[in-house]
Amino acid sequence: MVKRNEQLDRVFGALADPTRRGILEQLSHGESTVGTLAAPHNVSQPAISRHLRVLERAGLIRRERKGREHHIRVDPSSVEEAQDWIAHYARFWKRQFDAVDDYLTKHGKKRKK
Amino acid sequence: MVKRNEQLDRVFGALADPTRRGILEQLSHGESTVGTLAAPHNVSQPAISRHLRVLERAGLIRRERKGREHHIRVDPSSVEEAQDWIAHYARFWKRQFDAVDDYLTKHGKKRKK
DNA sequence: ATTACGCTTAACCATTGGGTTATATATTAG
DNA sequence: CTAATATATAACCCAATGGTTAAGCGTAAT
Repeated sequence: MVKRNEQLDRVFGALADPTRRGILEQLSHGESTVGTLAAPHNVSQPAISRHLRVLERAGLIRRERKGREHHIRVDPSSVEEAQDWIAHYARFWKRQFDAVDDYLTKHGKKRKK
Repeated sequence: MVKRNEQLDRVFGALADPTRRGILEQLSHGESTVGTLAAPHNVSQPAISRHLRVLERAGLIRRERKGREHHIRVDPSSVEEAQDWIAHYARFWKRQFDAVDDYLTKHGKKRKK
């Protein structure tokens, strides 16, 4: 009954870090290289290199070697699964939530805004 | 330029763990108590207790003490921010991705799928 | 009053994660 | 050929994470 889904682990795990989210934001403007991606973050280049590896393992980015530079682009397919997971449950969560909210309203208890 | 958003860190971080996602799935069927939530997972009850604390800090659940039991329900508001973050960038990522895909198609290179 | 129950907290351990600097590898430039 | 550039890997450090067992605390049952 314990549903394992390592892909979700990796995608959500990747998104949990601000530097990595920053990189994904940069990539929304288009393909880029490691050095360019690294510039605005004030961590060392090796650190960025490892963030990229995490993103790559999560399937969030693709890398194409062109000479000595690596051209990085985003791959949105793997994020879809995460998006779907949230969307699926959000439906039930919201229903749940609204029901409680209604109950509190009717019974005049501390209605939350 | 490095955009900090600790709330997103916490929400995505919380979702990155299978046990915690499991708990959220259970809660989609309705409010529950700590013991009931713990049952299907084969980790100790204190472990669940800490997972709940993580979820609570991320704003994903609410807790109401009723005598000696804690009644837990999901709070979907904080997940919305995460959902919005993904949705916002997914728009650009997808455009990005489709452009590359088109390019590859036109130039007859290894078209993916 | 005593015991049982539901849950949290504390103390501990092993693993992972994110950072660093130093070194390695491959490619381009001179 | 040599030097510079782009990036990755190695070795290390420290803090955070996820698990455990043992103890604590408030509430309910007897």
